[in-house]
Amino acid sequence: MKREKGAETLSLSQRIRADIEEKIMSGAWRPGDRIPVEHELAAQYGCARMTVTRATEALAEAGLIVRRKRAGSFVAQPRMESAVLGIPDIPATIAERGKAYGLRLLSARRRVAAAGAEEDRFGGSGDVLEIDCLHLADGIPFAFEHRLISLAVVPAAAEADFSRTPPGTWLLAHVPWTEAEHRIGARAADAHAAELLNIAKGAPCLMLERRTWRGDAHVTWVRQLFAADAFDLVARFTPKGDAAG
Amino acid sequence: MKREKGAETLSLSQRIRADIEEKIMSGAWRPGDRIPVEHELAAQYGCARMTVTRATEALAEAGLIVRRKRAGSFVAQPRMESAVLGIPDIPATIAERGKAYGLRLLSARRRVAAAGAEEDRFGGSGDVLEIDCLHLADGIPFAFEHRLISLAVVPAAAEADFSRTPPGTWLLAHVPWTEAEHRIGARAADAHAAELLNIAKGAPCLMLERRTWRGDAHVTWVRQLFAADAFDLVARFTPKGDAAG
DNA sequence: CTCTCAATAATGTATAGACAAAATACACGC
DNA sequence: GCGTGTATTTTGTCTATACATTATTGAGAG
Repeated sequence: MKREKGAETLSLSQRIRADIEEKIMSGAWRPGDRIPVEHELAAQYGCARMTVTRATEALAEAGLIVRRKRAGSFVAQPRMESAVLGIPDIPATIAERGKAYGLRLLSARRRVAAAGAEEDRFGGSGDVLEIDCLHLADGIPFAFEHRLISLAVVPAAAEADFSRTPPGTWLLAHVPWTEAEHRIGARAADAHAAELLNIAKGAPCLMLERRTWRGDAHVTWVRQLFAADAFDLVARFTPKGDAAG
Repeated sequence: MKREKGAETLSLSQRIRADIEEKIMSGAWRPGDRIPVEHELAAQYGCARMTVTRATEALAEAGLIVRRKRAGSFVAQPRMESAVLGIPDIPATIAERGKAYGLRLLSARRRVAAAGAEEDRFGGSGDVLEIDCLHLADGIPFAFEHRLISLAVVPAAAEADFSRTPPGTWLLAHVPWTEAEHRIGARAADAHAAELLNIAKGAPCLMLERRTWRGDAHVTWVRQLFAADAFDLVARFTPKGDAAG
């Protein structure tokens, strides 16, 4: 799961960059925190400020920190959405369209991850929370969501009230993630999904599956089903990998 | 369509970077070309080499150029795929799965862009090439593609042989792009598509629409339809926007 | 108490120079 | 001709310094 980014010998400025990145990713420095001023870091690493600046500049360009003159540099707020794929938080998406968001929690139960099942590859990490819910826009079914959350990785999820806050939103706010994988496809609605989404059985649906990791730990697995006419994913981007939702 | 990246006063290194970027994007410097060595650029701009280095470093990080010691810096080959969304070139995708790629050109005609039609927003840029083709994997229909190419932007497309090279592959190799937009959804196959893809009418399909720009000019618009069981898009990424297909 | 303006602390950018590292080019010996 | 090793060119990185820019802070005037 690790994205090995050239384990060769890093230059000093790259090492500084990696150190800061690690502090942010691990959660030691939280969004909004001020990071040490450049001359402090320079002293700490025994190098010139310019060397530190190259690290912070790169971090700023990568969107991990925000630098402000006179004020200092701060850990950036995590992007709510993966701009990369333009898949925002569902309540935010619905709100964006000027509709009222609604949530119907269908079921939530704690169980042991059954090794073997496709959806259960949580690395044998013990208990999972299994949640089914329905997202509504102006009262109309918008998406059906089936989710597993690893309680070993996110014990606090056991206490969360998912009848008010959808699990995706809760997780985004509570658990930093380091890596994710999307799978997007088209599927025919089965009887259960068709009934919930109020569409015909066999009607085309957009399926979105996402696995999310924090470091090596598998945080959550989710499958969302959208009626074909309810939703298209849109992503805008440049060859550089720059992206905007 | 412009992603305005701070039209404020650019710093010198940013201006150098923008100049080089413009040379590359406009095609004046082509992939593989060597760009002037840093001390030359420094002399040209009347600045220190370090200032040039910061520009070339940023360009290298953005993947626009490749820097090699002793050899110099070169315009990078355009990436075949948008790693961001993991949507590779279709022949490459099929080859990856160990299947034989096949192409069936259904139609290709030149016509005037009809202003108004949804798919024809080429900014009134005159003639377009309209292409329908079918991608095959081991002889089995894989994707149905409908595409428009602006001949004003890509005159060379008129001469290309799209019965041998699919238009997407040809374009990637010949036209640098600066921005793209994807729309991904699920659709029911209509009679025409169903027949071509050899699936039932009304069966779910994954629809992928892409518009591509070069600067402000609209290069191409394409819609691809995949049978639901033929293909899922997969994308892996990190919160930073880092991505791998 | 409030407004204004200057001092100040942080980033933003550039400089000139130095040495390291790598890959090409070239001269040399066989 | 053919390999081999050395010289050279170009990027890779860092330093120490300088001054610009900006937002905050704080002191002083009203």
